[in-house]
Formats: sequence, structure tokens, C-alpha cells
Amino acid sequence: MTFAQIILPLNLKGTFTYKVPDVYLDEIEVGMRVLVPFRGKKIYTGIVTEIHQNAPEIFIPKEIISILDEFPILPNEQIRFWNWLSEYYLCNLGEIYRFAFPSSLKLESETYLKLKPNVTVDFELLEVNEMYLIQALEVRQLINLTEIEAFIPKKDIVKTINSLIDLKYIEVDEKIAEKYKAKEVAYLKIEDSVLKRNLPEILVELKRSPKQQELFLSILEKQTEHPEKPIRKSEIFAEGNYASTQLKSLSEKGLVQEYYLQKDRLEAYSGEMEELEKLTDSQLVAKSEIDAAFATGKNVLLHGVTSSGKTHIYLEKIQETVSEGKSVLFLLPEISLTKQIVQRLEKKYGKQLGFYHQKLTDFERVEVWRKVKNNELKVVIGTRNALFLPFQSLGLVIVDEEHDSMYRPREVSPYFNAKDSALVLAKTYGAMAILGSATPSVETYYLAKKGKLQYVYLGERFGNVKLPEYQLIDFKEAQDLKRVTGNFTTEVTEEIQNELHQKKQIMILHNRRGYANVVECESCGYVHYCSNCDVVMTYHKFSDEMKCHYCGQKATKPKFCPKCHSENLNVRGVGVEQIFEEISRIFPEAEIDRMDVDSMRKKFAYEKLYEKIENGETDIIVGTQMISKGLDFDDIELVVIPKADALLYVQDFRAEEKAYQLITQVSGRAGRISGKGKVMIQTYNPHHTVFQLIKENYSLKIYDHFLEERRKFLYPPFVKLILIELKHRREEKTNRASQFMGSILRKYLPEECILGPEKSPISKINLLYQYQILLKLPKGKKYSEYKNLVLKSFEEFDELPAYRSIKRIVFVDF
DNA sequence: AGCACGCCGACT
DNA sequence: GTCGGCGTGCTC
Repeated sequence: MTFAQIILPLNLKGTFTYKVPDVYLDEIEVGMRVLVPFRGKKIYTGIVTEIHQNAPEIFIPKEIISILDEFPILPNEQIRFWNWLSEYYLCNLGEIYRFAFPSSLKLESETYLKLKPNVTVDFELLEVNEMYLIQALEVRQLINLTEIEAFIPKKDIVKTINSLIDLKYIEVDEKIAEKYKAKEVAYLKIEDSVLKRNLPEILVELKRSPKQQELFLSILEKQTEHPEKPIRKSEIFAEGNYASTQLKSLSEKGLVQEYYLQKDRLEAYSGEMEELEKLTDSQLVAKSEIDAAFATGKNVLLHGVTSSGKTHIYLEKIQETVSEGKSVLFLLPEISLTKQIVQRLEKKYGKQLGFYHQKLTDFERVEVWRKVKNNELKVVIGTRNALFLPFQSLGLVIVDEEHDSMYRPREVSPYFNAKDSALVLAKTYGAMAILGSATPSVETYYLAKKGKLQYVYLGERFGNVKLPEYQLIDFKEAQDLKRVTGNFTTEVTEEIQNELHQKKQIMILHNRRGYANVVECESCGYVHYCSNCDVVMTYHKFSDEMKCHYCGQKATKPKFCPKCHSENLNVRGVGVEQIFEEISRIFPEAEIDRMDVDSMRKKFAYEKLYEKIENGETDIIVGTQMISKGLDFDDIELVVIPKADALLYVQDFRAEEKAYQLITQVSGRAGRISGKGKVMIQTYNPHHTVFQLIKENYSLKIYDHFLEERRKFLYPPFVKLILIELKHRREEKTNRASQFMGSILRKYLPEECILGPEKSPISKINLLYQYQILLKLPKGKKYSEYKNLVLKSFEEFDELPAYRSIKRIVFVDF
């Protein structure tokens, strides 16, 4: 008797044992997908992780219904990687599976199918099951696997579905994914077949509708002028000359085609491939250091100051890897900030380059998945979920902007740090890895210092351009000298004025959304709290509403105090909207734009503003941390941080590190070409160590400072942190559960390892109360021992059924 | 996770 | 009298 261990897409511990039917004995392999029954009538797509002969003793396994793949879909390396993730981050394999696979590769009973819009089905070519399914779908739009069982034998269901998906007749309905739908842009084109027709003939056809004729001609003109340049629909309608009905008639007549492209693929390049530029001397040195490290099997931290040309070096290493016949994974924190690297790689690799990120539709994901599986892609640019692609022979993994916190978002499960995981993935594939950043995380820097990573430093800007100069401005002193307007010192406004005169652009960083942090009643001190969360709501003047930044709830701004009915409501806490308003008042002549999540919410708002800045139509850009990423413009020379202290006063042991990273990153936008970059930092504490060290701009010293602090107060990289969060709708229950958890942990672990339980800093989010316990565990051998004890504690906790409704989230290395 | 079973409160 | 809340148990 042969059995198989199967991962199911459920948040349950471990794998499940199924019996392999004799007919499948020859076919089944580890890494294949199988269809299995679970809990009565449910069907899931599982993954085989093990095939063995050990009959389970305490239950009777069910049989595998069918095998879905001819060949394993998941490489062994990935299975090992999943196992590592599950053990290291204390999460279930099922969660990883769910996160890793595009949904149409893991059909389950609740997966809904639908007919693709506007398809004509050729029934002649369909086999009987396929026909049944199409007919059923014609009657009702959505149908799920359980329902299909009524008319197709279980065994054949998935085969039928897959074949119809391949024929492009049906698709998987994305109920949840709808929200994240990739942004698409409408384009227009005139088909070749139309172009071949005789033009006067077409014009005669359109004689009776002159507007259509005009529209057709204008599209034709654009298309003939720049045959490679796609024509945006919005571009045609922007001038307001045409109505959409006219376009509609043209497309009905088959003269003009409307089609859609992914926003990220706008730059899709179809021209000839480009050779790489030569490396500069300092880049050559860095590259040879990388080569030497790789030769000894050591991965690299590439610490390159802003504009030092890390990208050049990446490109060089990518090319080497590809020419060895291996593929490359290039990780980015977010897909939107990729213009330069994407353009350059696209020119070089054309069709052998793929993108994989959270915003793709399921269909697009499967496409990339398939290509990676077939080894058609040499280079994949992607966000953290690209770690799970079925690479065949990975040779190099690059993690760009390795310090970026987007590599470990706290809100999506499973919780893992993509930067650390990338190193493990590389190792399982026998690939090398480069972590790159202008401001490495303290942990990574420490690894390099310890020699676990090779430290490669690029301290020179490309073209030997000077680094920006920092100026610390004592705000208190300026106030005393009455040289202050609102949140700006005269020194700063004069400098801005000066830059404006020289037609240079200015960036102002203020990392706080909205207009005001707090709306407060002057008479009784009442402040407006979110009804779902334990946080004050932020006032957004632009949209004139109160927003909760944690649950997204919106409310109207109160006109009077609900408690004492006083109309004396005041706002406190400066947000970016206020800074924007102020600067607009001080410089009424200047063109000023604001860039933050709230102002960039509209479709293409980001692209539009990007273009505007690039064209030099914007003088001053006011924004949150968003402006520190991906905006490389030549004419920015001045960066102002009016309220820099706000960056430091955050309840987070990484606050100083993050402040340093943010300030350095945004400063990197200044003087990239001219070398005359200047950064003005207004602060009440000009003598604060962090500001002083930033001003000195000597990175070794600042990292030593951070490391010293971390060592003193026992934080990573000197200890391992595990944060346990317990959540429930009822506060009392959450509190009791956390006390109970604390007492169990204290049974097994030394007292000094356990902090809490205590209320989380934000004690309620989305109606759930939160308590937390922070574990500070020693590194090294002891760590795995202690971690097992933590697991044991969890098991003990779970034995008490009363607390089973408590949600538990565990962050390892948080 | 998700689903069924079972036990107690506010409604036609 | 029932509908529906969620606590509990179980899934190969």
C-alpha cells in the first residue's frame, strides 16, 4: 500500500495522508498536484510532498481522486523552501501554499468558473464533458466545482476545466482578487487588415458621419507617424473633440480596435536589444569584489550610496548569470518604482524578461508561472511573491532596496521577511545572492560586518558627482529670533526662493498623512476616536473627512463637540496637507504638488504627476515617504524636512534607523547630476546623535551607533525577537488569554526572555482587541531549543478549548 | 480555515 | 413557538 503526504490550501498544521490508488502508482511524483476529498464533500487541489509505505494507525486515509499534472509542477527546491518557511516563521504549509500559487492552479470546490466574455464556442471540437460544462455556464454565469460534480464524473472535472481554460472559453472568477485588479489602460489601434484597404473607400463609407471620419483620420495619422507607439484612448479624448459614441461606431464597423495593456507594461519595448554601458572604475572594483566573494560561495551586501549605479552592477551580474544558462530573480519592494531598471532590462532581454507581482490578474500570474516552469524566462522582476515561482535553474537572486519594510508587511499572512527568505531560496537552488541598498538595514549590515555576507561599498556617485550636503537648522533658535513662518524658518524659505529663481525643483518631506492628526474640543478636551479602532482619526482637509488610517473608516468632521456641544474645535498635529497649504501660501507663484497615498489614489495620478515633474512643470513637491522612492529627476537640488523630529518619536526600536534611511533616501534625490544637492533639516534637537551622524554622512559611524544601541537594549541583531499577538472581539477574554499564554511561556522560558503580556500599542484594530507578548530569545544553538519550547507552549495553550476563538499571530524576526 | 453540531437570547 | 448568535470539535 502506498500513501502520499499532501499539502492542502487550508490553515491547518502539517500535511495530510492519502492513499495512492493503484492506477496512479506509476504516475505519482513529489511536487505534483492532486485532487483530494476533504471533510465529506469538499474537494481541494493538494500538493504531494512525500510518497511512502507507512500506513497511518489512527485513521483510515481517503483515496486521491486524480492526479492533475503530468510532471511535477513544484520543484524540489521550492518544497524545501516551503518547509523552511513553515518551520522558521511558525506558519502552516497550507498558508504558504495559498500565498504561493495562483488561484487557478489550485481549484477547489468553492472556486467559481465563468464563461469568458464575447467568445464563440465551437461545439464541434468539444468532447462531451466540456460541452456539458459550457452549456451549464450558458444557463447560469457562475458555477463551482461542487456543482459541476452533478454532471461530470469527479475524476474528469479538472481535466475538463483545464482544457476549457486552455481553449480560452472559460476563466476562474476572482471574487477576492477583483479588488487588486491590475491597472489597465485603454489603447486604440487600426488593424493591419484595415490599413491594407483603400483609404478613399473607407472615407466614403464614413461620408455620412464626418465626426467619425475625422476621428478615424486622427488615429490613423498618429499611428502612421509613430507606428511603434501605442495610442492611448485618453489621449484621443483629452482634447474633447470627440465623443465615445463615435469611437463605438468605428469599432463596430471594425475600423478601430480598442485593446488594453497593463499599466506596468507601458514601457514594453519591442525594439532592438541594447548592449550594456561600460562600468566606471569604482563600479569595476565593486564588481570584482562581488566576483571574488561569489567564488568563495559568499553572498554580498552591496552598499552603494544613492546614484552610485548599483543598477549597472546588477545588470552586469545578471548578464553573466544568463550567459551561464541560469536564470535570475530580481526582487523589488514594490512594482511601481521600477522605471529605470525595468526599461534597461527590457531593452536587453525582451521576451526573456518577466514580471510577477501582487497586482497581476490570476491569468497573467499563470502565464508567468508557466513560462518560468518551461524555463522561457531568463530574468524575473518581481515583488515578494515571486519567490515562489517554479524556477528550474536559478543562478542569482538580487534583493534591491533590501532595507525596505515592504519586504515584510505585517498585515498579510503568512508572515515572512522576503529579504531573509531570498537568501534561503538562493541557497536551496545553489544560487548566489546580492542584497543592495544605499541604506542597508542594521541587521544586514551586521551580517556583513560579521563576515556572513561580503560587504561591498560603492561610496561614489556615478560620474563622481558630489553627495548632497546636510544642514541642520535649530528651529527653537529660529523661533527665538522670530525668523519663523508657520513650520518654516526664514532660512529655509529664502533657500527655497533662491532655488525657485534658478528654476530648480524642491522636495519637501513630511511623513504624516492628512491635514491634522487630532481634532480636539478646546472646552472639554474631547478627541475624535475611530469607532473600530483605538486610534484618533486624522482630519483630511482635502477630502474634508475624518479617516482612520488603520481600518480605513471615514467619518464627517464634527461641527461641534458631541460631548459638550462647544463649537470650539481645534486641530493639532501637522500633516502633509497642512505643510502643502502653508508652502502654497508662502509661494503663491510656484507650482506645487502633493504626493501621498491620498492624493495618488486616482487612476494614473502617480504617472501624471511623475510626468509633470519630469517636464519641469512642478516647482515644489510636497510629500510623504512616497517621494523617497523611485523619483529620479535631474533638477532637484533642495530637499527640505521641516519637522524632522517627528520621524524619531515613534514607538519602535527601529525608529532611528528608519529615520536615517528615509532622510538619506530622500536626500539622494537632490543634486544627482549637478552635485549641488542640499538637504535642510529643521529640528528642535540639532544635537541629536542621529542628526549629527547623518550630517557627518559617514555611514560606518552611524551603523556603529545603531549597533551599539541595539546591543545595549537587547534588540536584533543581538537577540531574536518573536512577537505573539492575541486578538479577540472581547477585551476581557483577550486579556485573560494573554495572561494564560504568558504563564505557560514562563513555565518553559527564562523570565528575562519574556516581555508582557500587555496591551498592544494600538489596543484595538477593526473591532478586535489586541494583546501582545514579546519574546527576546538568545541567538545560536539555544534559539532552536527555545523556539521548540515556544511551540510546546502553543500546543499547551491550544489544549484549552475556551481560547480557541482567540486569533493568534506570530511574527518571527518582526 | 471552514463547516456542522449544539446550546441559549430576541423576534415573527 | 423559531432564527441566529458563537463556543466546540474535527478534518487524512
